[in-house]
Amino acid sequence: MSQKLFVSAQEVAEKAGVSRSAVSRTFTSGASVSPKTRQKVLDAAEALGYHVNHLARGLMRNESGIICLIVSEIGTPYRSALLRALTQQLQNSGKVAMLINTDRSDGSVDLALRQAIRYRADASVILSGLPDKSITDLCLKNGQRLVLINRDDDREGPLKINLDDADAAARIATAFVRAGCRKLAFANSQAGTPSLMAREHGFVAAAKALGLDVIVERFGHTGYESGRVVAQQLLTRKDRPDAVFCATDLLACGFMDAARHQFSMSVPDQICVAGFDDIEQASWSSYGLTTFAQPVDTIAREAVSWLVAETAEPENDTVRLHADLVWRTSIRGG
Amino acid sequence: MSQKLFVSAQEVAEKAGVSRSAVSRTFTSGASVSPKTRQKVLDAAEALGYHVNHLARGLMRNESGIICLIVSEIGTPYRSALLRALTQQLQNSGKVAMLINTDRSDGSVDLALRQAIRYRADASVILSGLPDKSITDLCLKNGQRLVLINRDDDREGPLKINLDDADAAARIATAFVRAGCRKLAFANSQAGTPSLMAREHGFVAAAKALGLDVIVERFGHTGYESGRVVAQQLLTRKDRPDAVFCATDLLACGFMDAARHQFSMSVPDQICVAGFDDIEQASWSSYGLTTFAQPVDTIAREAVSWLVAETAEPENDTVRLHADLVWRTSIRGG
DNA sequence: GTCGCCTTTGCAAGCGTGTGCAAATGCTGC
DNA sequence: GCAGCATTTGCACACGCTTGCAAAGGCGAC
Repeated sequence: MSQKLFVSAQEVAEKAGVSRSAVSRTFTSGASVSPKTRQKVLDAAEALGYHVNHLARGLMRNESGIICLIVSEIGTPYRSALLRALTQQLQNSGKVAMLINTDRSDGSVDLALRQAIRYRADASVILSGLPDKSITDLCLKNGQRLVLINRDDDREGPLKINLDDADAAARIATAFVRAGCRKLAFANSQAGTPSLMAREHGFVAAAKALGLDVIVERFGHTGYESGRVVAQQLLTRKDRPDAVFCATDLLACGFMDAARHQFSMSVPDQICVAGFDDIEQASWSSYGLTTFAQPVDTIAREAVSWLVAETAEPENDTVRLHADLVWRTSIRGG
Repeated sequence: MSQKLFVSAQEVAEKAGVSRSAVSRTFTSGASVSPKTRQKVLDAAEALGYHVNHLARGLMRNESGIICLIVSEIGTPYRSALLRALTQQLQNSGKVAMLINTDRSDGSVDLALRQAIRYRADASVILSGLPDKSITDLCLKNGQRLVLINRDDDREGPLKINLDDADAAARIATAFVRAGCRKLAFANSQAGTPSLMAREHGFVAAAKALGLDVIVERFGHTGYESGRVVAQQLLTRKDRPDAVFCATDLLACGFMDAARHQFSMSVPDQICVAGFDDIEQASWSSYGLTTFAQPVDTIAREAVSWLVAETAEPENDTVRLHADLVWRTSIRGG
């Protein structure tokens, strides 16, 4: 362990026989340096192992280059897929991602977010289901740009990226009816996340337009286990449904497993199932789940390109993306 | 958008009627401030919405408080679970996580890592399967502490956290034999990750000790699809195995699905299957996979507690954790 | 050679913070 | 009131970098 850890621009300057400013300008894009000195600096920097100190640069420029990702349920297939896409896009744009985990609800979220503010993050991307207003407020008040993914927020300023949840729900209702289903159900969690509620309301409305009622069942968090519980509740009814639209794929997987293994039902012969997200497991042959694909790469691209733009135009601060229906084998016909 | 974004300690000092040092000391643990001025400062800071600038603090202290997480395949169940645990532990310790995605192998990894060095990250945690030496070298050369999870590296300095892979492999070999299996196989990816190879070699050695040979099949990346391909290769052999130990749960899921749906085989009656990681899907009732649990929370706790310790003792720089066998229904008996 | 112009260079101020040092303050015991 | 001591406070420098400004340098035209 040497005490003197990092080399400074000063040392590079001395080695290259130029001034400290020249070193700084060499590593600042758009600065005026002659090719000759530039090369001398680069050589010296390479030899000494110099890296520009972004803490100091951020201090001067009042712009840290840090983007803060605020995520809950990181271990979940959909969230982690989105996280992967976002980090990749950010790296491509020369930004760096700071990750805030909001699973614990005991105020550690607030703490973590303050932490990010202390690092003067340029922007925050919220892909957490939590509808906690205080989080977004804190970001905006500290001059950060803000991207909200799959959330409902009518404030000016942040970029809002949403899917056509209600339209997708209508499409799947039609598909169910076309498959001959008459008793529709919707499986949801109790989370109350805006996008999940949009799917629910869209489905109910579309069914009503087709002259059908919908049994709505909600339980717990948005996970596999909740899907099993909802199946328990729906499949023990006298008027058992013959088609279920699940708010997420995880719910759908739990539902299908319970239907098949606990109630010995055949999917799709006795009951049709659809999900949302198109997580990897939906394509596994044990499920073959018909579902809507979240365009995670497009979402990430939209988010990052808006973040790195110099000017945020307030007029187009909403992006509405289309969720493609991925047809597999959990609905009859097709 | 106001031009003057953040309040500085100077402004807080003026509002509180004290010197700027007093403000600084108020937010520095272990500094000497009288309770009276301390309270004045806190009040003024609260009123003005002051947050200590960690860029500046890091510059002074030569210690940024940033921990860099270097991860590949973030979207994978096991990796994202570990990521979740790590971020949570880091936040509990007042550190902040910077996320580096190493999926792209086109040098963007190197770029991203340099990025982290520029931010003077105090330490890096590598949970990437990539055995790329240059990454670890770069971290160490720049004075970062380093934690390697499930990797094989005999260098001095970094903390190495490993599981008892070989021992686990031996235990599962015994379980297979006890279930009456005689033709053992091992399914692996071609990744060549040290921990995966340890499982393979441990399994082969244990089988040999029991007087049995092992058919080893390797294919592609460590994912579901590879499991299907390996099943294709193993189950079309004349000497079809009656027990398969898969290097990861994802491989096992793919293998089971192919065995059941493509080869119409019954698990565990015709073939026993075991995996490794205990991802969430292993417990889903379509799989009921008997597998070894990666103690992600313990791993994260060990990593973070070593990182935040003042002194790194070089004598105990290796942590070997036990992988519990989680018994489900993919092996007969039990 | 001299002038004018454009590019390159160095100087120095400043970003917001931590901290050693010395001065100031408060407190105790006489 | 005063000496003696512990605690608190402010000053000023340092951290590594960017950047405005003015001086220096290069170059072609006369």
